[in-house]
Amino acid sequence: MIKLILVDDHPLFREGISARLSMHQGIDIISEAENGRQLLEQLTTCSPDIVMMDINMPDINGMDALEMVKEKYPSIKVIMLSMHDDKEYILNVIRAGAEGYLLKDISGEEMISAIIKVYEGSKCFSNEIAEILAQDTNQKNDVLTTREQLVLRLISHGYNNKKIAVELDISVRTVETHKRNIKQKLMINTTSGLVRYAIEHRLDK
Amino acid sequence: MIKLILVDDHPLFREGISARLSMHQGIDIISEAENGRQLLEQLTTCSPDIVMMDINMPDINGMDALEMVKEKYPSIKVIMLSMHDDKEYILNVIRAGAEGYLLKDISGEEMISAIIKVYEGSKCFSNEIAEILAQDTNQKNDVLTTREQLVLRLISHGYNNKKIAVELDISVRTVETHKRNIKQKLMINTTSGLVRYAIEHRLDK
DNA sequence: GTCTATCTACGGGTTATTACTTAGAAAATG
DNA sequence: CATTTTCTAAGTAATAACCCGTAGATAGAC
Repeated sequence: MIKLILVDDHPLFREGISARLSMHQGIDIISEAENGRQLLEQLTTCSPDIVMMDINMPDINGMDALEMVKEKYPSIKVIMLSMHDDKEYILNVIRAGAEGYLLKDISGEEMISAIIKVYEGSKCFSNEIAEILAQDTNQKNDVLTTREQLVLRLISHGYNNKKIAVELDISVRTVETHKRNIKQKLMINTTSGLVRYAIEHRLDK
Repeated sequence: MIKLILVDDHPLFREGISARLSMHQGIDIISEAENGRQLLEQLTTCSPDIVMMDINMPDINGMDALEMVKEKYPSIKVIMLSMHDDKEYILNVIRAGAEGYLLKDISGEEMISAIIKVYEGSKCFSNEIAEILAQDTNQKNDVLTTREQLVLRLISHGYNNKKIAVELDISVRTVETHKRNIKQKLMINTTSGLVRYAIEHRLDK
């Protein structure tokens, strides 16, 4: 029997997943949680084999919860769920050590076989995700250096050059240089365009 | 027997809702669709009492589909579903003539009673929504004039003043004036901030 | 040790944006 | 018909952003 905890802030999703997994005898949902905080509380008294968790949740979100679970309970396998087939997310999830990453619109069979695979020690990522990873790993986003990403984030929050300079404690001229390089790398030539890019590619958080 | 069509691009949501509504004998899900296009096709051969539809969907989204359904089949009641408790959405949905607007995280009982209410001719909006509407209906967004919204949209697409002027065939000085007024009304003082605002409040489409 | 990437920063000049004011024409509202 | 709103536009001056190159310091890779 595979013991599983389900974490999602939407009851509807939890019900939907429950309905699916109940079709399979070998999987037992021993508990449910609405967010990362609840999950961590439950883990003090409860030992699941697998945690299946949404990425987007209030309070403590899925990414943070993933990192905390992996730190405190490295033997618990974690499968992340997401609406978004987004490269940035996926890379972070993989780096954080999740055993699986599934898009929410997969079929029940796929979900069950993923859980079993992960339980048996493999990793499992949605087909779409393999494709996404294959696409442009060395493209666009990775070209931005840490500092550039930081500057871009501040830009996306509506900071002007001077504020960014103050915030990062560097010269306005340096901010200008970073900004110029970012624009060149992303082939975007207005600040507004950068804001849009940052938000769309989730580089603003 | 209330005949209902369920429209959502995520099978999981449809399953979750089905599971809930199956508890009630008086509701019959006669069909499901993944997006607005499929819904419209189905409506040529199928006559539901109520369409229950997600707002965010690929291809033809919920808002557009709502308008089309209301135009072609005004007798069909429509309940919109959304993850977001977003004022802009709600106002648009109400203006477009939907009979209901529910947040996806309501309970099964609430959902059933909403369907029955709507079937009987009332309108039904989530409690949260009434609160949201009560909040600041006369605030922020409604103060932007048509022209200002247009300018804001172009700003959010990365246009600079000159390009906007060319696009709208007005003087750069006029664009400056509009922009200044927008900033004042929204109490935002950078262009980047405007882009963010526009995207977050969905004024960029 | 050399090479490369990254972060830092400036000079000099050009262009864009902003701040503050004012104001006419047209349309909608009363 | 009077009033208000909206869209239009400009003067003037200050400020910010952008474009071009250049370059030192530091850390990591080969």
